[in-house]
Amino acid sequence: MYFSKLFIPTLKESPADADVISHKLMVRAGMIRQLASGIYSILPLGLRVLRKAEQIIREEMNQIGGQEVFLPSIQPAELWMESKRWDFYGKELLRIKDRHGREFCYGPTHEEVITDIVRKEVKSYRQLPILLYQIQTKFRDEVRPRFGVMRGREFMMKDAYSFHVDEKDTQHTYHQMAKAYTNIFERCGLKFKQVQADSGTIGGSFSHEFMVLAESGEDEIGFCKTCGYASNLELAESKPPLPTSADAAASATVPQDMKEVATPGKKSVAEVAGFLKLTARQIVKTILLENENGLVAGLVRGDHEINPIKMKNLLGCEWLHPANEETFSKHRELHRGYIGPIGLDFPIYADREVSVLHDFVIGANKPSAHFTGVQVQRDLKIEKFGDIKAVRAKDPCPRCEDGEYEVKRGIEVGHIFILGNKYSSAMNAVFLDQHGEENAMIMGCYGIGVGRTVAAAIEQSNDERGIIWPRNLAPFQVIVIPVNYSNGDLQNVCDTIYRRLHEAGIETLLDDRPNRLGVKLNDADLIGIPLQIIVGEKNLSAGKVEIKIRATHESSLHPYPQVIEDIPNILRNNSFPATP
RNA sequence: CGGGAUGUAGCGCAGCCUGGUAGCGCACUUGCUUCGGGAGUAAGGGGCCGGAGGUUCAAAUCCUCUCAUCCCGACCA
Repeated sequence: MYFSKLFIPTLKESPADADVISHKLMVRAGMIRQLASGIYSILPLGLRVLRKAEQIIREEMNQIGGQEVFLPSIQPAELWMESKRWDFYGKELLRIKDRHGREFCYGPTHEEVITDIVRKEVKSYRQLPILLYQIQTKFRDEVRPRFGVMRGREFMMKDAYSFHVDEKDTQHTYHQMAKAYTNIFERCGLKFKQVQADSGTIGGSFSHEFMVLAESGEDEIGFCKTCGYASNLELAESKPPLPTSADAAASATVPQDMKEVATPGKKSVAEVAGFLKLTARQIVKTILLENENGLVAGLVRGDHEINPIKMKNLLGCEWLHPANEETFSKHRELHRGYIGPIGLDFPIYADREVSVLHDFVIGANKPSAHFTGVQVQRDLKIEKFGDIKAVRAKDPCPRCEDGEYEVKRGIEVGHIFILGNKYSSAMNAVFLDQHGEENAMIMGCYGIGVGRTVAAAIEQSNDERGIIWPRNLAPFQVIVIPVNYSNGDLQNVCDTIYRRLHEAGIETLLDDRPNRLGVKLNDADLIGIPLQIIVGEKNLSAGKVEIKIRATHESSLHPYPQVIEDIPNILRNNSFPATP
């Protein structure tokens, strides 16, 4: 392509409303423009990259037997009522009415639509399993869109759905899918981790996320370098407690009696600990939460934090969130800073770490007072102990002897789930098995944020001059830059290089614009083309052209026209990921 | 939805406090010079100061209301 014919509106300055690097660079490189909050137009250069990612995804999906479909973006409310998500999905679901007043939504995901298709057409175990996927834009009316296309409201997503006769067969596809995802993100040149994940509102039993490691990531992942265990931090397991020597010493002595002590104005753990001359781990915090059944309390050691998601999973409830101001004003008997597990009329759950403590401090459920010398078995009534504390860096690994957690930030680019029969049961997607019995299909679903993957690649690979594309995502492999295209000799040479590379199947851009060299070089760096061929009079008079590697800034002189033959090799040796 | 901020030319911003003919840089147009890392010079074009209402002789500037966008927190690919 000739640069002058392409619509690539590059910018010198970053737009004021972008603050992550990928967003800034995508705008500056002329890949995207914002239309409304969280809604972006994709310009030609951006689309080329997006298509690269899509194509990689397509190939890997087809490889494991996926079949591509194209599904409606506008979906009738009835379908969502069947799955019960019309009410459950909340405001994130963009609801619209047609001229007859019938209710629809703009699809945020397509479980309902795909299940509807399959239930109508698939009746026998002989037709299973089936794996369908789509690559389309979806819409989620995010509370707060941010970070450009990383968290837009309208976004390009690959979603695959599989239907099976049983859980075992679903797992088989699940594992194939995990492998396909690994291939995809490797081909995109990304540094990523596959981690254990929560299944969130999609529902289901078993789930992993694919996280691209990046400082700007919205998620935290915990992983163990020793054994390889990795999990989203919101779900990360902690190691069961081992009594420390201090705990052992305490249990060897006579347990203290429980005593009420005055702690005027001391509300936080740090204040209470300081006041009573104790350490934070000798205090037990009582955290108030609410779920669909009302209030619950969670107990964790004073130097720990509670993890509401792990607690929600322990309780098996629909939802759970920390009590808010409203709750406190409704329950006048609860005193912030002095809440304790004694005398509450709702269930109390405690972290496992609490079970090995002795002689600890709790709130006394009245202002300015705490109990000391508390013993778990003697004094407290605990519904259930479980792993509900939040994991932190340096915590011991739950899966191996002496590994410890390392914590890094990540961008969630892929998420795979085993859904079980949640949708098939609700929507009556059933089949007849060998014995003529009717069963609900078992489903899996597997998503990749395509735009987010592209943004993640930029987050991971850029410098002060602009984007550095991994070869497989690069919109062009090579850019030919004449120092002065209006010079007839240079023009000839550039046209020849361009034509021959093009014929060799190498995507090449020729910057034929009448700009000064500096402008062209800066744009080439900004849009991140892996290889720059700079053609100028001085070098050409010695029979050479300059080749510059975008990623490393290395530049070298090569004999013309031999260089044309050498380009494929140079590309191979200087791009990442290494191509076979 | 709570907290914070910003809307002035295509982009980035100043002007607002202390009302008085709307400015700067980049980009754009034309001429001359320049031409290997975002050129110099001269001349130009382009704005109902987000919108509505109010105060005032007079509003980008003060007041009220609205809309939009961004940032920080609770949700998600």
